[in-house]
Amino acid sequence: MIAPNEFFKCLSDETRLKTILLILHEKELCVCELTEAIDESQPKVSRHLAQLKNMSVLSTRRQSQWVYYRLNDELPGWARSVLETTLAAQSDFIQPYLNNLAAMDNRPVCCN
Amino acid sequence: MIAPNEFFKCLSDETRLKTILLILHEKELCVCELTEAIDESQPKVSRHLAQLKNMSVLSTRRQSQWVYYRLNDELPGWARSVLETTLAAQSDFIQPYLNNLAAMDNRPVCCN
DNA sequence: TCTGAACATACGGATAACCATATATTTATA
DNA sequence: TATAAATATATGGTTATCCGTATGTTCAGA
Repeated sequence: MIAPNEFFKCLSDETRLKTILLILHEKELCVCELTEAIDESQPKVSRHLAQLKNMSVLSTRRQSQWVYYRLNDELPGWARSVLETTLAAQSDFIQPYLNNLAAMDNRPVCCN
Repeated sequence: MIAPNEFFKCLSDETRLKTILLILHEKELCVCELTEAIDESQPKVSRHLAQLKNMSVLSTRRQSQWVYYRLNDELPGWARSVLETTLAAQSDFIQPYLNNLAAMDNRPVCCN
């Protein structure tokens, strides 16, 4: 049961918000896809993802060498609703990163 | 047009989140009521309120010696929706502070 | 078993956030 | 105009956050 202000803290960092909204939109993404989509260093992306996992906002699934991140199924309904509302209203905000994803060269097999 | 992560940063501090949800619930509150409701020092409350006003989340109206804070009318619909969703789901979170407000002695005239 | 790719983590430093305390400002009233 | 109440702001210090860089770990395939 994440405290509401702690949940909002997760969304207060631009990198984290981008990754969460992208994951919400795409259901599941691996680290290399996120790294490419938002054009940030791998350790930076990975650190933020670890933090979101630690806060029970995201969960992971490993498939061979890739780690898939998705929204934690246990995420409370109100929190999910906040994310849906934000995604719907801020599609401009993430559209460039969705474009990067679509244009990604050598997109790993994991990501099909 | 507040950036989404900046808006969430406003909600990431417990004191600020309390004040925003209380104001959303009560429509309008003055500083002394908020100070009493959440039992924090006046400068602390005032500083956070100034910050929220600066971020265009709240707006103010002075009436004689009191300053009323309320949600900024210009707040985007998605942001207001986020707040409504949070308030609805987190009524337990603010109920004690609403109780403090109801039990407040010498509640100023401004607050009727 | 060695190599490379994907991912995670540790470390040190820079910046931002938050706070308590003190003080200033504004307003109403005596 | 002097005082008190309500509110705002300034100062300095502490802690949290974020980052780049370097390195560790895990896994697949040669």
